[in-house]
Amino acid sequence: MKATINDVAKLSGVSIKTVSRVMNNEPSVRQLTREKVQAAVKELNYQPNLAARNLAGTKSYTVAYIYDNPNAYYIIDMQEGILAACRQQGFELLINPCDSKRENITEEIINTIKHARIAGVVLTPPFSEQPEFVKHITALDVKVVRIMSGDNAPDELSPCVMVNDREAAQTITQHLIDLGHKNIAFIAGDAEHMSTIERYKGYRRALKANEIEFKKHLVIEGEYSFESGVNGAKQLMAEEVPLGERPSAIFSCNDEIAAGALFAARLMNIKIPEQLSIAGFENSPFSRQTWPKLTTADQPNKQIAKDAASLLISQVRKQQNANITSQYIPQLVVRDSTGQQT
Amino acid sequence: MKATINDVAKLSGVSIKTVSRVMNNEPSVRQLTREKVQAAVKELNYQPNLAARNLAGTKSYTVAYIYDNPNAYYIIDMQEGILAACRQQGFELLINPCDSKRENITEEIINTIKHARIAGVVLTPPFSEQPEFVKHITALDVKVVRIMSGDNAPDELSPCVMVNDREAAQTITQHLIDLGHKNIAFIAGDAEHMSTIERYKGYRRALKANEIEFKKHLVIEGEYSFESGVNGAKQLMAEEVPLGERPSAIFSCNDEIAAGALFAARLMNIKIPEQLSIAGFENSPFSRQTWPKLTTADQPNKQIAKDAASLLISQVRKQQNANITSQYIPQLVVRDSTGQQT
DNA sequence: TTAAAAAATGACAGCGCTGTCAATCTGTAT
DNA sequence: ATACAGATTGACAGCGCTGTCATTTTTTAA
Repeated sequence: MKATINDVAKLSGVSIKTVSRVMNNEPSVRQLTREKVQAAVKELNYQPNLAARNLAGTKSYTVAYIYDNPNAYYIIDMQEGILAACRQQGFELLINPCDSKRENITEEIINTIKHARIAGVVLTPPFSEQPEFVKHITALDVKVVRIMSGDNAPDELSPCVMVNDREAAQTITQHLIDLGHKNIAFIAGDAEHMSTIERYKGYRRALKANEIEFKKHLVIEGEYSFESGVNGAKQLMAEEVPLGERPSAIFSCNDEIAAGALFAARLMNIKIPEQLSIAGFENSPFSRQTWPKLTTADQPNKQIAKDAASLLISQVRKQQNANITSQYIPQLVVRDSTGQQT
Repeated sequence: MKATINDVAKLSGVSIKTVSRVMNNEPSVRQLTREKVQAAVKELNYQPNLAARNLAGTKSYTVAYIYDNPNAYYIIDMQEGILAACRQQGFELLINPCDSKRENITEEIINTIKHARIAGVVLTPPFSEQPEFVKHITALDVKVVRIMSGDNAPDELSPCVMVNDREAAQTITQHLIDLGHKNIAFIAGDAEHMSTIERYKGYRRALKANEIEFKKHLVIEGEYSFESGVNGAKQLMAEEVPLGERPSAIFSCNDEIAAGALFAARLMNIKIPEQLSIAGFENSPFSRQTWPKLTTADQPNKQIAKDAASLLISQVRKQQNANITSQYIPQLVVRDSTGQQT
């Protein structure tokens, strides 16, 4: 059956306490001893019993992923990335879905954390974007790592994994510009999301860098939905709009919006990409399922999540608060929905 | 801080063992004693420590959700349903995403189960549809509950929660028939999924019940994807097809296919629902985001999952193997993509 | 009423690990 | 060599609970 710390101790000829030290990477174990123990661990395929660890120690080996569900694809990827890191490091994952807009949600979450002896928490938007919330959590002597949009951590509350949407958005816009487009529209996602703000910044910067005049009527306020894309594109390409004022390209804040825009274009008999280029953002599964397939920006969510969780676990382990910030830049994926300005 | 079993024992004036008995719903505790203890539990807001339970007892309080990821929306709902049941019953949830097609996947899963001391497993398609796999798991002295498509458990391997896709599909088809349609096409999902088979059966039954001739050319083999819907609809409505042979309604095996069909119809300048009715299945988030909104069938996935997990936990608790089977019938949701035959 | 059976309860060990602190072993400076 | 600081190691208790089995209480039957 499953090997215990006792088996390892016997096999390697040391006390269980020393095995424990090796398993926890504690210092003051002689190199030779360490190696003996590690050999025994390998031979017996020993893995410490989580329940016993949690029960005996003052440390916790559980991290939590607290999320609200804006987007199933995103959550699943995040979760799997976090899980991968946890497995690797012998941690447990508690997942805690919840509605960020519910009344006493902060209190509820605090209770959960207290009760489950959580060592650390991974936060994604919208939670990661609420400093007040983050403060409440860090006050609990629980480590936090946030994943959020931006190029630099907005504060010192916790280490962050930043997703540089701005730069990616700039790259996408540049891609459209390189194709000869000058009238480039922007359909925004929910205004309160950082990602929307950052992507918008990138769009503006690209225009500026290329000395293309910014036209306010080409920016449509929207939300992250198919419908928003439909409406946005309709408004932009409406017959009432003089030809010269219509965009030849649309940068949509995410793929769902882009799919909507694509759909609207079909309704209006506009050929993609010949008459109108459309770019999305996120590289979600259906960006490959639209027709034509969407040009978009890919963020390696699983990897981002895995990194965030690894970072969290190392914070937990070392009991330190290094203010590490890592950054990912989503990469341009050119597919069939964007083409040369004609 | 957190109350322990000792606090409860003191407050209620009994031994910790008796408190333990009450917490585990064991018999042979006098009613009066039980009530005293329960009162103390409530007063102290006591919840047993999972780690200690797992460590001390021979029983396990962990259930696993093993899934392959066909569809993020589905998985998220399932997971949350299972989680809800676990919380309610003081169980822990281990989530285990994996690729059902990988080489030694069964062995890997068996290892995980052994190592994590899993008490029970919830299985969804595709795992729930592989009897060989299920046998391997049940052989481990681990309870299993399967969620799958059909009206009756296909075998005695485990309790099942059945989703009667057949009946729901029949209802949808009947809805189309009631609207006056006679030429009703069917775009299938992946042929190896039970759900496809069952939905197809429902389609056939509805035709039969209404004495409508079955026309083979109206059935398109496909897969669960947007693209499949696009191609299916294109094939059905192609100009080469004589007008009389074209369908006036399409029943798509899921919403994604339906969205594709909708899209193709747009391409071909076919008005929905005036010239063509399209129905989906699943009531996924984007069935409300298409235009027009999709008529579809709703399956309460969270509820299904919660029931399955509750069932599993009761099996684990009672150490029994009752062959309970419960059944859900997805409900018709009429929206704007289906209309009167004209 | 009393003995025997059955039901209810409790004492205690121990699950596998970590924290504490004492014991042993190094190496270094006398 | 000798003593001593510092590095290694181990003995042991105990985390919060459950399983076993002994003990006490209640019920039943004679």
